[in-house]
Amino acid sequence: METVADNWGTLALVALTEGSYRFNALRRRVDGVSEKMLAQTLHALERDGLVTRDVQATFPPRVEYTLTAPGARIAETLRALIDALEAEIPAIMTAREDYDRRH
Amino acid sequence: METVADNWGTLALVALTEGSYRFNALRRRVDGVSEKMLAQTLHALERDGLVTRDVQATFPPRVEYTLTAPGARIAETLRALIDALEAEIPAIMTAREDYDRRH
DNA sequence: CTGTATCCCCTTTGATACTG
DNA sequence: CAGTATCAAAGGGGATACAG
Repeated sequence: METVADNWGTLALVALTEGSYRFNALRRRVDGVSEKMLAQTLHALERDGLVTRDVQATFPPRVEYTLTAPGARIAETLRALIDALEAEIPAIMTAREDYDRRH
Repeated sequence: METVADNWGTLALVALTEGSYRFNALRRRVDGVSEKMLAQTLHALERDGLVTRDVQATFPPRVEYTLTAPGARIAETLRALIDALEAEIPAIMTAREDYDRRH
């Protein structure tokens, strides 16, 4: 549960709602993630059955990451959460300004 | 955004959907949170306008924490996420067992 | 009761270098 | 391209003690 909800797990799942990605393409898409953290995150998601890893034994190697059905369902609710948070951003920003002015 | 979505922030918001809580009651409700982290979390949520802090100048002091409207909206989507995750737990557990058996 | 302040560990993460 | 290995740094988070 913690692995899904962490920063990189969320971003990777949401990015994969757009379709399959190869490792480095996904890394470019998930801005700021290091190789290590993306590899670690994808392993955890694969272990939980939320992402599949399709290796093509070519040279250079191609590895495609794709959401499974459970992964897609979770990614969708993550997106709903992100949308809800973004909708509140203006309110949060003004609340912060008020708070900071008073403290 | 990070403060809402972190572990203790999520648990505090969801707990407060049940109604107002005083500090130590909330601390007992959010199992495992330390004084320090709960205070820190509540400050962040108050600053973002998601929680209000009502101080009663009695002795001993009473402080009630209550969700604001934006806080309630976000808490609801967090609950939706938690429910969606819980619905996938059986699938995740069997996926893990399969994965671990193969690796 | 409702917190704040301090200390400190230890996990997470980023950088870097290397392999198949 | 797709990673793994190693190391160092930073910060989260718990325990404890104290204050209003």
